[in-house]
Amino acid sequence: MKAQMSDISKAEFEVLEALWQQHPVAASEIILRLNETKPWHEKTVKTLLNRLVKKQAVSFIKEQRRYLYSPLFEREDYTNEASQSLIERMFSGRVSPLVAGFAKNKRLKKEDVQALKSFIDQWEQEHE
Amino acid sequence: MKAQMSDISKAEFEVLEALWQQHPVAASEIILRLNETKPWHEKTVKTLLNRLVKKQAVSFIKEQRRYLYSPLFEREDYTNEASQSLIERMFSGRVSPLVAGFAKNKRLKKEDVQALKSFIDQWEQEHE
DNA sequence: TAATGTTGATTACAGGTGTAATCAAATGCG
DNA sequence: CGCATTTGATTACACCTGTAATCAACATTA
Repeated sequence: MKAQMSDISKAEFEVLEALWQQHPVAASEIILRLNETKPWHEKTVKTLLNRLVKKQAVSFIKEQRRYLYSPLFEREDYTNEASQSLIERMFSGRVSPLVAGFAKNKRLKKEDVQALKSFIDQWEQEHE
Repeated sequence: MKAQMSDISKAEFEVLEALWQQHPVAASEIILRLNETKPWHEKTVKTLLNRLVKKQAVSFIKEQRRYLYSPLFEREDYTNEASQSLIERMFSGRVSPLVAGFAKNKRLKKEDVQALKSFIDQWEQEHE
């Protein structure tokens, strides 16, 4: 049963973040990395790693008695799928209402606007 | 304990959708409405309504022996908060990488582009 | 009035999630 | 070599979720 990327939980996602930063990497290393920002118990992280392996989101190779873990898909693929899924559920699949909310709440930054402009240019060029 | 809008589950959100369409409204009506698109058992919908009431996402008034339900916040407020939360978790709070993913996957529609342009104009005017 | 139907309240129950603790095997240290 | 430590595997446990079924109170109908 290949898991959809979308049933990665929030906590599991944080673990994946650490793996995307660097891999393959041992559990101890992941724990250190995560503990820079989260107060998670070592055991908790190991549980999450195990669940990710079961969900086929993470693989490992044995290096002596330890495992070295790696993510099985790209961060970008996951975040894109998650975005799409949310936008499908709440905005009928269209991204502009989401951006509208951002604009309305003054959360649009200068860099966002700049980036958006360039996406638009790009898009218009492709659609001549 | 006032619930954050963000702990509304996906199924609960669908019930809210029905309420945003029309309210105040009786459970039977909600069930009919939902059954146009989802094969949910009557009992299931009632459970979800109950949970929404407990979470203080929905209120009701008694009309004889039935309740008439209403949502306690606006759809737009909820969807905006949900968007923000996802964008915070996956894109450090910036919306443009999300739109980038959409562009890359060819999910940007003409209307989106048009809308985006007008948000940008708006924004630029405000930030002259 | 007795049986039936409707409606909300309570209970059920398996699988997911956050957050660990315990177990067991291999290793390292004294 | 024997004990402590490390590491993955298994188990724990409460709360959330999806998906209902049962219960209890009131209303309707024969």
